[in-house]
Amino acid sequence: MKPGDVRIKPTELYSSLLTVFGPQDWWPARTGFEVAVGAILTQQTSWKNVEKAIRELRRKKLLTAKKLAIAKQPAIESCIRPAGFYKQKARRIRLLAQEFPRIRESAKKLKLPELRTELLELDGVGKETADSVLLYAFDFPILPIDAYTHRITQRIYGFDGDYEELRLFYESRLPRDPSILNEFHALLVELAKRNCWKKGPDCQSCPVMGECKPAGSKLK
DNA sequence: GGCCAGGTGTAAA
DNA sequence: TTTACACATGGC
Repeated sequence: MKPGDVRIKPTELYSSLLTVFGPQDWWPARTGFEVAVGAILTQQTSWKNVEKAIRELRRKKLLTAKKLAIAKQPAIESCIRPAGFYKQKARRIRLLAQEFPRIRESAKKLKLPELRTELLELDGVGKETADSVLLYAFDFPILPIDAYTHRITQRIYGFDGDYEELRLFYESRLPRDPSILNEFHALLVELAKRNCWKKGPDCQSCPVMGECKPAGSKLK
């Protein structure tokens, strides 16, 4: 099966998931800056542990770009320890906080590709993180591709590709509408969390089980 | 006790 | 261009 050889269309997948799961109301953050911090924290880390880190940053009144930009490294580290890689992430969050005012201004002036380039220049901001910030903090029409999306794509469409291949595959088949892409990504995560690639072929809860390949396909 | 989680940067093959 | 590895805690 090739990328063009689609079983259920992404638009139909979107509709089914929205019907079954309902709106996911993402990203769980209060400000654009919090989106960016969460995006760093969630790298290779479960959202449960990110929540603990966010809560602690908030409790210590550190969860603003202004405060984090001048906070002591150990103060940040002690808050975010549950999210893992805490020394690395503390340094990167501090740098992010220092750059965020400039990024916010760029978001008003620049077009998507240019702003994306700026984000990618930040330490610790790779494609997924950059695209999450673009979509969930600044409302640009772009779809972040995470590990879940790779697995679901493998499962439903029977193929996997690199980051840009998957992003273009979905973006070219969905409306160029940030609210749709926002919801779509969130719904994929919800599906992935409940999904059955771990449970085997008997999974009854997955709304698109009939579209899935049998378990055991090579995952990327 | 082992494996993995909404990745990224660096260095070597 | 691809692959390997470090980074680290917490849940199951």
